[in-house]
Amino acid sequence: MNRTASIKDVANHASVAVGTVSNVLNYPDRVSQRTKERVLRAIDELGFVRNDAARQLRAGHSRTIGLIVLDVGNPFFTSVVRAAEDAAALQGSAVLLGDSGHNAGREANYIDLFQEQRVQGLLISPVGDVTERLDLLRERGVPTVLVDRLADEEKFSSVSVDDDAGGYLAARHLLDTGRRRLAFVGGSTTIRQVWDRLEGARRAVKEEPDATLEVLESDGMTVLAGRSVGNTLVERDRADLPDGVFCANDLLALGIMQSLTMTHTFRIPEDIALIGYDDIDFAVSAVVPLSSIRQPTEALGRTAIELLAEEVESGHPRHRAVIFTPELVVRQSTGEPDAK
Amino acid sequence: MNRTASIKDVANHASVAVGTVSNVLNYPDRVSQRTKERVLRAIDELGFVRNDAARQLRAGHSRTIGLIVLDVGNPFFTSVVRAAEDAAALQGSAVLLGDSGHNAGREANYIDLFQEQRVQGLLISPVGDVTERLDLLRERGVPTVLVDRLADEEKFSSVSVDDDAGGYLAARHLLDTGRRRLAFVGGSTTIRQVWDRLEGARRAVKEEPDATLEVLESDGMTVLAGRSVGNTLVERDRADLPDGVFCANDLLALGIMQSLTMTHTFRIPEDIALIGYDDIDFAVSAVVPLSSIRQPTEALGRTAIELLAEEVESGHPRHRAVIFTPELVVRQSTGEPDAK
DNA sequence: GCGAATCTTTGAATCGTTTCATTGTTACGA
DNA sequence: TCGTAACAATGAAACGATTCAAAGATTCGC
Repeated sequence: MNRTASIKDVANHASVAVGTVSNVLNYPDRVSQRTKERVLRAIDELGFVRNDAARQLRAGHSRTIGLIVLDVGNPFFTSVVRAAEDAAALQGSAVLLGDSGHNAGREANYIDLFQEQRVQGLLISPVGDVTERLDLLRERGVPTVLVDRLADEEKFSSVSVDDDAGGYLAARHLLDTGRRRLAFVGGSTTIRQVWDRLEGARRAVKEEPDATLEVLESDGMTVLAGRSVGNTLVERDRADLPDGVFCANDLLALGIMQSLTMTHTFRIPEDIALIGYDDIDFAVSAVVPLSSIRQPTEALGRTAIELLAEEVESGHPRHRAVIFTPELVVRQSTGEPDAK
Repeated sequence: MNRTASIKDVANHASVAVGTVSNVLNYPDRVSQRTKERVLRAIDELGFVRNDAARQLRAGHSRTIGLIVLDVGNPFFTSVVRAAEDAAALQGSAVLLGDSGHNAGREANYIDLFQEQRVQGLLISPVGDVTERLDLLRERGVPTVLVDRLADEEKFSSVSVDDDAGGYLAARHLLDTGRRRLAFVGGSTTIRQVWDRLEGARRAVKEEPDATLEVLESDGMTVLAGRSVGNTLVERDRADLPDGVFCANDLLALGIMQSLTMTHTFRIPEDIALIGYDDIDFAVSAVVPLSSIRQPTEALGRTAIELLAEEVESGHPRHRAVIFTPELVVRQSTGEPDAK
């Protein structure tokens, strides 16, 4: 055997017309029991597998959805991807996954590839601004949903998470557990997410007249950056020390935790409460389990698929922007300070 | 505009034959400058995008390669995927990624899907044993390369990493830096990888007449499992303590490090040297930067694509099993013990 | 036993590309 | 000026599935 069998081969082998084979595959009820069995046997004997390209050509569209993320290695996206795949599977579609790696060139390649594949639609968490290429897509009628990025509802549907609300949630939690001298640690506040989280925190702090918020810029958002911030804290006078620290992500928080626990100068959470953002796997297994803000990644992925389906089915591009609120996860690192 | 333009529309718009448009796309040299410009303008004006389904139907095969991994969230696979994508892009193919999540059902779905897509070939890190379905694939002539799993060369090509060598490397390093009472920490040794790493370690220890190797089973391979192993170590008499601990993965090692640094009873690396496996991102930013064994994931992904290309091009299924040797990464957690 | 209604099966047309034998055009040397 | 070689452009056929109008078979009531 050299070539893979076609529907025609199956038809010959079972002595029926090609239309009948197609019916067995797509509308089994239209076919009599006898012929159905004969055809199925032929399919089995020849090892026939449908050629999706031919199907798709006839149908005019594919059964796949394109998904382009900034970084598959990032647990946030990994989780979104998984949820999207599951949701797509439920409606009989498959997901083609592309990883742009924050690189506009790779992103463009995937967009082109997916267009050639005639995907039903595209989910994308775009590199930088919404580009010309994306606008082109829209004009060409490829339904597109932006992921983790709020979009002009005139142009795109989108799913995103309210970072301001997340920042509020974190700061409010520190305040609610009695802390008053808060600090925010983040990389450059020119990153929109960081800025929004800080704004949310500021909003919460304003609600308490006796509370203050200090901003500590870090050099990046890594564990090591966190550690060096932590080291400057350790040097301070106790009176000058914040009693609640909110980090723009968990890595920073873990770094700070390292320097505090290494030196044994201050205790977590008694002297300093610590809360991060993202709730990565490591948060729960830190030396002191880390409180964090969890983003509803599964809901993001699932909803993105649903919004896409809406657009595909309606045909009329009525866009929606769905914004999710993140969730507070309390662990030991922000335990009650009076539980000393 | 409702329908996307076809090559025929372009031909009309540019007043040429469809064959000419095709030539512009595929063999630009065969077309005169004048017509080429006219056609390209038409393509631009109509927003024409090739229909890959039709191409593929005509060509008989696609330009995509299927890749099924056990877990996209696992940094090991993430890295393999990235390398495979890059290598595939170099030869003009795209990678369709599937995540089986260690689930045989999902794996089967992806195998079927990819067959319908007529992928050029399949890279797969299979769930459990090499299944019937995989054998079927082979019989149907779909070139297949197993990833991270040694295969019978009669049947499949494969790329894998020599875990025995990795275990040897780790133990040898501990011995070379003067440790003599080694311990191996791993989850169930029924996992092949764990068993091989242990065997490699045993081989190294046998080379030193005065060295011993103790095996500590952990309940899983997580940070928390490591911490509970660490806690039992802390309880021991100093005389009874291993002076070099080799963990079957980095998570275990980080857990042990946590319990040792929390109690401050023993110092790393002076009292106990610690080495992990996988060299995850967190290894470098641990409280004491963790020595580890790094697996050549990029090489795995790249080579898998190359082996596949070999099979596709030759047509003759001559299989090869490529085995990589992992690499020792020395950090502070195994620093010289005499550097006290 | 007959006609109508229902159920099965048929096969040509179609989707959009690539291929390739054929036809048309141009350039050049004799 | 003519013949030929090199170059350009043409358009029908093919890929493999689905669709659908039409033909053929079966069932049923009377």
